[in-house]
Amino acid sequence: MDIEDGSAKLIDVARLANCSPATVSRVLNGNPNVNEVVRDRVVRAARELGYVPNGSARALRSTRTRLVGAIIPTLDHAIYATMVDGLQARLSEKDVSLIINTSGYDINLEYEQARLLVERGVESVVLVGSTHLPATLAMLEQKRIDYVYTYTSKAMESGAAVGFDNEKAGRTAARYLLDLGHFQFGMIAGITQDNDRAAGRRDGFLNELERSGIGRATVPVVEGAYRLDDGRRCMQRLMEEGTRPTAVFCGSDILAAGAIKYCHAAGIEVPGQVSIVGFDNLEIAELTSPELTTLEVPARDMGRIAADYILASPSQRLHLRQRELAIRLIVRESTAPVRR
Amino acid sequence: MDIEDGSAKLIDVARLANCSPATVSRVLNGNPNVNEVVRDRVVRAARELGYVPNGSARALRSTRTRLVGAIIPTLDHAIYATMVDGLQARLSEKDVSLIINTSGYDINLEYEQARLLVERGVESVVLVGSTHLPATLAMLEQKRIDYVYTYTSKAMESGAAVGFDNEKAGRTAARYLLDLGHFQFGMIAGITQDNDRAAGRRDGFLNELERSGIGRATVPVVEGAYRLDDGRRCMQRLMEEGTRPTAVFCGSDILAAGAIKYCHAAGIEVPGQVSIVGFDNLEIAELTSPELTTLEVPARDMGRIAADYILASPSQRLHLRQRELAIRLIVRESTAPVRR
DNA sequence: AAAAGTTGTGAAAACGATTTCACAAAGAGT
DNA sequence: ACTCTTTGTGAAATCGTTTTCACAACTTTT
Repeated sequence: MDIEDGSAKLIDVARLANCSPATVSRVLNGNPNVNEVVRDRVVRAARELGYVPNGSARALRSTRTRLVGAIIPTLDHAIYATMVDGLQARLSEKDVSLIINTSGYDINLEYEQARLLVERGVESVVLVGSTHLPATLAMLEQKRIDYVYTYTSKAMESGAAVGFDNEKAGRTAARYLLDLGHFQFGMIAGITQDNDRAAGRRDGFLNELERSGIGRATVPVVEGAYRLDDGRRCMQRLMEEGTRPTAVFCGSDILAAGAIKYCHAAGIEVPGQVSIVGFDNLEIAELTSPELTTLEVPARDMGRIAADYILASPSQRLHLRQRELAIRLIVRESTAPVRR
Repeated sequence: MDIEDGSAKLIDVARLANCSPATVSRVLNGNPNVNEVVRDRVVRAARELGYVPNGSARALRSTRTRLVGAIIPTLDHAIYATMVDGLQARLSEKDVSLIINTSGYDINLEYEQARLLVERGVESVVLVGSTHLPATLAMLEQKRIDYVYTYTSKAMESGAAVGFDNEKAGRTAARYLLDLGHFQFGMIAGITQDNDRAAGRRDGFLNELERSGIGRATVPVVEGAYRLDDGRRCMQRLMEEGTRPTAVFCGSDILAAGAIKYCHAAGIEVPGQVSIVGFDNLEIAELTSPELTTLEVPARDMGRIAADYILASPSQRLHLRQRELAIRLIVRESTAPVRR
């Protein structure tokens, strides 16, 4: 077999198959109006030459890149990595490629990433949450690139959303702890600046408590990044300042795991002296001791459903624009009725 | 401001800036030979029109796509997600985009993904491990796409490698346990088929034991996928069949965490009755109780260094072709001297 | 048996940038 | 003052596909 220097182009295939480039193109794109004999010659020629189409040329002419972009805060957190895994798997079934960018929770950086994605010609963009620079959305809309919010259920005027209601999830946590008889609460939230999800969970939690007569002022809320150490530190502040809560809701399993670790070190019993509820239901929720009661976020499903939306035809999309997924409470060992 | 319908093209910018397309192109690409006044007009015009270059056209003509591909087993495992996070962060500093694909540890699927990447025109590909279909490497070489192995330190004739020596890492684990006085061993390896890394760790472990007079036949090895449950099941087999080991080396922290969970459930003391060593030093290594002794894999660094290689000029690359990173043993609480 | 479709194919234009080449104007060297 | 560079610019070719249009060769309808 020859060593192909550069690489074979469509016209080389045409030459070898003794037909025109147009016909080769038709064969490659599954156009049915090609004689079987010719089609066979083309396929054979393409294989023999190890022909691989030039995606740039194809994209340029056809204005279809089969490229999708995703901008997520970080891949270092399983909740996002898993979503992307589901997204990618589904897209790749349809030969659509995924370009991924991380913004580190910074919406200005997100804008830059979006710009680059637009330049690359992505046909859709997957975003996390609903807090974005107006310029980002304006750019996408101007270029007719559709986008999907994830981890949130409220779509805006344009764009779609697949996720869940963070406020409702926060309320669920509060309701559960109230039902266990707790009345002294605390919360370790994620950083809420520019983060509608972290803010939504906090607000839902506080709102539900308020409905039961527990004023916001009496519920200490501390914020931490999604890291074990921050969970530890935040829990320490909660336990050392003011009245000790008997129930703490954490905006993430990581924070909750850190909180549990702090309790271990400080000799505070979980759930004996304090109940702890996490968020996400990551694999680590089974590794803490006690195992973590938490709210399950369907990360993989979100990715898959976002992919389905992206792959759907414009007419199908109407039905898919807003998908709210259920959040389940997973009760394990880190919560108990309040001790009297 | 006008609502631009489709979107402005380079020629529109040229028209508005009252110059030729060639000049606009020069400005956009930082060509220094452009009069300052003209450059300014062009920049202003581009901004006014919200001009974003068409990457496909640019790539087609210039043969530079600024696209890199990565094919990893899964994003659902932090050890890969973190590597990709590092890789992406570094690449994006230089406006290079990353297309990511998951193969699910299947080298045939990997080939398909690679083909798609080639079609997209990626300039480099990041691969995990050194076990690949010959056809995959042949295709990349034929298209002059360079590739980087990660999680392994042995580069082949062509391509580069940034990672560590899995065999040596396995030996390190063995040495450490031998030094604690253990003489009854077991191993929970990852699935070794088509996986040079899992196989390397196992072989290193067994080789080192053999050097100390402990024959391979006396060391039970069970394999499991990187899931908690598999760790549990594997540990059960190890503890119930034949002679009980007093020291078990696991090919991954996940497996080790599962093993510890099994011991808890079965009432086996760790490290009292059995010492357990993990691999990866994921965040979860701090969450098990007892905390896990493990070997630290520099996942993020691997991603970063792979990016550096890819971004380097051909001349610089010669120095970077083979980078072996150190693996550190992190001693925590899951290991202890053998009990007599 | 003529008109009206099908089917299969090729020639050539088009996609939107970059690059090559040519050339004018201005500056430098003698 | 006259060549020799240097600097700045535009016209046109080009990258490798897809798409449009035209058309020939058959079928089917009337």
